[in-house]
Amino acid sequence: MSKKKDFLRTVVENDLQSGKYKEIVTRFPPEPNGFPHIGHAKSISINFGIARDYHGHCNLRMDDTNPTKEDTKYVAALENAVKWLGFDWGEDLYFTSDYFSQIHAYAIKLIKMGKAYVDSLTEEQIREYRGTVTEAGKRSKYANRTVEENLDLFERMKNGEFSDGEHVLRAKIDMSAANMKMRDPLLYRIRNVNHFRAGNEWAIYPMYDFAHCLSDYIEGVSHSICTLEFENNRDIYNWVLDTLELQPPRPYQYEFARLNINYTVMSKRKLLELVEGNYVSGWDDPRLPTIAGYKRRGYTPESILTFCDQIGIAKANSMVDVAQLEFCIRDDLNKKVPRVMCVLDPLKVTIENYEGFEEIDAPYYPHDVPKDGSRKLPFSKEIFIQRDDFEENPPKGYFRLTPNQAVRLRHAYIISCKEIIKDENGKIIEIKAEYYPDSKSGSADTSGVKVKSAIQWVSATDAKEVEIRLYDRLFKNEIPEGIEDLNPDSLKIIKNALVEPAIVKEKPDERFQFERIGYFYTDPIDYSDDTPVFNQIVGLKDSWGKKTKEKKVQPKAQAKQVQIDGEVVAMSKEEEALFDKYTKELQLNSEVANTLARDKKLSDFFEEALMEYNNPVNIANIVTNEVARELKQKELTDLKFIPQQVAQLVKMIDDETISTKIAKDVFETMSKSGEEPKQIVDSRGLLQISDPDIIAPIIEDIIVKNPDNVEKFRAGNKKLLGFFVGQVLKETGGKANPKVVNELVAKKLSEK
RNA sequence: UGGGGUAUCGCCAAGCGGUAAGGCAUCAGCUUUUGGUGCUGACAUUCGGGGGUUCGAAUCCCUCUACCCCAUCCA
Repeated sequence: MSKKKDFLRTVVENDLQSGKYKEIVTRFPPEPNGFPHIGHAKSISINFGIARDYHGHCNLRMDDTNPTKEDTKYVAALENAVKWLGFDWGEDLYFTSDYFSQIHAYAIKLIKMGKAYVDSLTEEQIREYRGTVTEAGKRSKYANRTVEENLDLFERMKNGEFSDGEHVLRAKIDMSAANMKMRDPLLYRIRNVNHFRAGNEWAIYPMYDFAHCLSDYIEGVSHSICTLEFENNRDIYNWVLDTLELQPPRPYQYEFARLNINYTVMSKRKLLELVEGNYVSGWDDPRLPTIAGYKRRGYTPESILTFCDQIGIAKANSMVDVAQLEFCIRDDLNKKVPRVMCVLDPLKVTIENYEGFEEIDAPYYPHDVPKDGSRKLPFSKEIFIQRDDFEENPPKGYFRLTPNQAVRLRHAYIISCKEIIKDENGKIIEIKAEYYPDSKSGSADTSGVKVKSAIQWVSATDAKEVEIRLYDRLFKNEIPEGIEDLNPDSLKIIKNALVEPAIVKEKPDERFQFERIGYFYTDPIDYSDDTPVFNQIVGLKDSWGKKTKEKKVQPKAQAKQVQIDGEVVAMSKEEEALFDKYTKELQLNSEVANTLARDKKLSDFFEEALMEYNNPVNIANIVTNEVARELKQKELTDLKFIPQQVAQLVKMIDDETISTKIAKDVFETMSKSGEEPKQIVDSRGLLQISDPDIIAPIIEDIIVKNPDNVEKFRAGNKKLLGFFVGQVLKETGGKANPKVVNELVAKKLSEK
C-alpha cells in the first residue's frame, strides 16, 4: 500500500469506518475509442490500487455508449494495457452496452414519474434554448407531453421508427439552473447504426450522464472516480440516482486532476493526429506517451506504476516534469539489468604491443547490484572505442584518453596513446596505442598506473554490428501546441553501432545498460539475430555532459510581482449607515464592521446577540468569523443555535471561564447539536486552567521529554515556543490558559 | 459574464489552529574500474496578494488576483 494517503483514500477509509460500504468497489471505465496513454495508467493505478489496498475489487468496464466512435480493436488495447500494468479484473470485464435494457427500463420509470420527456426540437433549437452561462434557458414546448405520449414516442424511437436527430429523451430538471449541465440534460439520442457489440438491436443509445451513474449502480460500485472535467456532471449523477430512488449503498462520484507531462501531448485528438499524419510510426511509437509506446520503448510496468505513485493524486491542475518519469525507469532498471558494452560512434584503436587473443571474464553486474552472472569479453590488438572518449586537445576536467592521459579499457587493460592517425581532412581515423600488460582489471593489476576513468570498447574482430534507435523528446516545447512544435531530432538511428558478442549470442536479458550510455531494449518487433535492433529506453544521468554543454543562463530569480488589488464593490446606503454605526458607536475595527455591514444575515445575527450581552467587539469577532462560516451554506433559520447562545459563549470567554481555544470547540459542538454553551462546558469539564501550580509541572515534563527542541529554542529558534505551548495544551486537553502557558514556557525555557 | 473547481520550493505533493513532510530537479562533499549507482549535506523565516480573528494562522473569516472546467444529440 502506498505510504502516503491521498484524498481519495481518506474518503474511502472514512466510508469503510462509518460502515457506509461493506466493500469497496471501483472501476476503470474507458471509452474504447483510442489507445490508452499514461494518463490512463494513472487512472488504472488509482482505481485498481485503491481496490487492492482496501481489499475490494475493481471492474474493467468499456463505456461503449457511442457506437459511431468505438471499436473492438481499442477494447483489446485497453485490456492489454491493464494486463501489462499487472492488474487483473478477473471475471469483472463489463460493457455498458450489457446494461442497455436495464438502463432503458430506468428511462421508462423516469418517464412514468414525469421526470423525463421526449423532445422534438432540432439540434440547433436545443442549443439555442439552453441559454448561455449568464442567461437562463427556456424549456421546449414538448416538455408538456403527457406520460402516455412520451412512452409511445420513446418506444417508437427504440424501434427505429425515426431517423437520427428527430427526437431525444431529456430529463426534466431545470432550464434555468446555474449549472449548465442541469438544463434538462439529454438522456437518449437516436442512432440508426450498428454497435460493435450490441449489433442492430438498438436504435437509441443512452448518453454518458445517464448511462454512467446507472452502470456504476448496477455494478455495485462504491466510489466512482473520474477526472476534474466531470465535476459539473456530478449533479446529474446524483439527480438520476436520487430521482429513481435507488436504494443504498449507492455510488458517489469523486474527481481528481488528470495527468499532464511536459514535452508531450496527452489528448486523444492530438495523439491521433500524430499517428494518422505519420509523424510517428504508429500507436506504439516509442516516443509516444501511450502505454503501447512505453512498452515498445522498454519501460517496465513497475516503473510506470512507481511514477503514478510518486506524483500523487490531487485536484490541482498540474504539469509533471518528464524527469520524474525518467528517474523511475532508471531507478528500476539500475537494480535489474545487465551491464554490457556498446560503441555508438567507433574510433579504431590499434594496440601495438599486444599480440594474440584472449577472453576476459567480466561480470554482468556492478558491485552494487547483488546479482550473479558473467560473460567472456574477447580482447585483441584491434579494438574500437567511442569517438568522444578521445580528445587531442582535451578541455579542463576531461578524464578520458588524450595524448598525455592513459585510460582504462573497462574490464581490461590500461592503454595510452602513442600516435594519432588522421585522414586528409584532418579527421582522426585511428589511434595507435600501447597497453600496460600488468594492468589487467581486477586483482591482477600490479602496474601502479593511475587513470581517471574506464571507457567501454569492443574487439574489432568479434564485435557485432547492430542498429540503435536513440530517442529524444517528441516535442521541443515544454507545452506543445501542435505538430509545428515537433522536435525534428526526436529519433536518431545509428545503423552500425558495435556491441560485444555476448549480448546477441547469450541474450542474458532483453533490457541492458550499455555502460556509460543508457538503458536499451531489444525492439520486440524489428529485432532479429541477424539485424539486432535496440531502442534507447532512457539515457544515463550525465553530469559531465551537462557541465560541458552550454552553460545555461540561469533565469534570474524574478522580483516578486506586485499584485494589484481589484476594485471592491461599493456599499449601499444602508450598508454604509450600518458600517458607520459599527465603527463609531460600537468601536468595531473597520474590517469586522465591513464584513458585518455587507452581510444582512450576519448583521441581523449580531444585533440580536448584542441584546443578550453587550460586548460589541467580542461578539462581532465571533460572529464575523465563526458564525460566518456556518452561514456560508445555510440560512439563519437553518442554524441549530441562536444569537443568545453565542452571546453567552462570549460571556464565558470574557469572564475567563473558558479560553478562546476552547470556545471554538464549544462553538462547533453547539453548531452541530444546539446544546447550551454552558451545558457543553459543564458536561465535558472544559473549564479553563489558569493556575500556574498546575501548569508548571506539565511544562517541566515536556521540557524533559524534548531536549532537542529545548536546545534549538535556546539556540535561537523562537518559533519553537509555539511547539511547547502546543504540547502543554495537548496534554491538558486544550484547557490550559494559553496566555499563562506562554508566559510560563518562555520563562522556564530561558531559565538554566 | 453565471456556476463549479484550484493556488504550498524550478516540477509534483503532504499538511485540516501549535516545529512547513517526502519525491524529482539543482548544487556541494565522500565512495566508485560506468563522469552511472550509493552515501552525506545544502535547498520555502514562509504557503497567490492584502486585511481581520487568535497567546499562536498554510489551516478560520473578509476581500482581491490568476488559472482550469461547463452553453456536443462526445465521454
